[in-house]
Amino acid sequence: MGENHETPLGTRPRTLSEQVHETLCEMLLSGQLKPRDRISLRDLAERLGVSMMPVREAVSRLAAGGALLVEPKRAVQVPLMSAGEFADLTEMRILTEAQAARLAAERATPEQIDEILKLAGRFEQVLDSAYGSPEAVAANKDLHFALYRAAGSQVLMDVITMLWLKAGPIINYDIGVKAEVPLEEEIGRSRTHHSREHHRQLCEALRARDGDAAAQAVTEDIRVAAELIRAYGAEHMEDSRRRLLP
Amino acid sequence: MGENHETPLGTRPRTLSEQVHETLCEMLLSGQLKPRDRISLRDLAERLGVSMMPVREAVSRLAAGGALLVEPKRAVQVPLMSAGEFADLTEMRILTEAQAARLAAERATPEQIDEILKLAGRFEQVLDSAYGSPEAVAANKDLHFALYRAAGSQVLMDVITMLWLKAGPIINYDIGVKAEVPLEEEIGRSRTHHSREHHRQLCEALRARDGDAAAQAVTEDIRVAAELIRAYGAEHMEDSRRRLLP
DNA sequence: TGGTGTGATCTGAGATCACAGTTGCAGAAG
DNA sequence: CTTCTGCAACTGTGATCTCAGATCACACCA
Repeated sequence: MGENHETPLGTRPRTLSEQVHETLCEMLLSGQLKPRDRISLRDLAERLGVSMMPVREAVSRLAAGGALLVEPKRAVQVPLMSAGEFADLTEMRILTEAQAARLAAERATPEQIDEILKLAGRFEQVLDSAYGSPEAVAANKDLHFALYRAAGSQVLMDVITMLWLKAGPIINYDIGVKAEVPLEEEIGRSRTHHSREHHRQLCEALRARDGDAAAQAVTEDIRVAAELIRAYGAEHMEDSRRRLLP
Repeated sequence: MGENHETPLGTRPRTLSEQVHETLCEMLLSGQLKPRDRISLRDLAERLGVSMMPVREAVSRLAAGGALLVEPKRAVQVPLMSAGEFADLTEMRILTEAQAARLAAERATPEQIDEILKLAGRFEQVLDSAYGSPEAVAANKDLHFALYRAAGSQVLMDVITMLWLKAGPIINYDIGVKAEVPLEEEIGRSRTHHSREHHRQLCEALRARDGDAAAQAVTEDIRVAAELIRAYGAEHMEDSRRRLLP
């Protein structure tokens, strides 16, 4: 008789492959991996203390979802994205995440809504203390995923997770880099401002059980963030040959 | 045995893993694999004339998308689906495929629309001659995917493909089985009738460049088919322990 | 100085093997 | 005839090895 654990980002997986997969997901979602970053299966295997095999399986799973790009006989890398692809991805995120927000507003239990409101509060605190930090990225992620989980649709969650894995390296890298560049503080502030505003609208919508308003809040949150990235983060896309890493 | 066979779907893959992946996708989409079917990595490897390794990678990719279920130390199998999960999946298909239809109606080139109309015509022909046959299943698939491809969104295509891989074993198996059961002819006819009706609406919408109408047609097509499956195919879901295979 | 080739080194792909759980069936006990 | 038990075949997991293609640095020639 085994104790069956679910393994959606948080519990520990039973096989090495799943452990490596979780690790890689975390690295993608938190911005530790940037577009154009190359990963050697051997290096990663050695660093994690396993053989190449579990790494290969985890990587092939991520490559299946487009989160990693593996070309035969070449190092696997975090894929670049053209501006068009990014716009495409953003529209897909809006379609799915807005729907998740709508369902969450209509179906979530009071406990789930409380949890989301709590996470929204924590996110605001982290924004005050350290915008652009890994903590802020994590807080934002936790808030959004708590919301989507409350929608009660596993398929929707899976799709949204896949989309985040593709978008993670771009949005998080931009957040992190921009936050360190004085000239771009304005962007950070406008982003912060919009983010606060949309999250506040979201919380209100959840309290009022207003699905349309929740969907609208999430849509705006995604759209504004994507627009700022598109405007100021274009160098991470297209065929830019600039080397971004040491 | 050991010869390379032609690629069934789309472009030809370069690695053995991709070939195996294509093969498995084809089997899932065409109903050659049914819920509860078990696959042995060794058997499949030998049947395809490759070693276990490419099969493992292909299977893990499909398992990542939920199209296959692999439990440690146990044979990988085509997952069952509860009625709730099927409803969940259906709603997700409606969300994404209706959006794809809308975009296709608005963006498709005249050549793409011609191709879709042509495929719709071929589907009707096949329906007349052999409802429920593998040819009908393939024709239906070709029509839908030509439509979704015309939407011009790769991410959307990827997600829809993932959903079809999960739904394929259920809808195609039901179609195939029901078509052979005299008592259920009525269902086949009503399904055929609805399918024709929705496809006709779709073609009209495409000609008129009416995105809303196209989305509506696809929505109804999916919803009616799912409802028929739900009503008469419930034995393939839940915790039914009935053995469905020889 | 600029282009080129060449070899050492790195890459993933794939085959094969060892291993530990799982499954299923045959045979014994009731 | 039914139920339990135990063993043998089968399962995916993971490690290790070989191989061919890709990459990069450096030296050589024009």
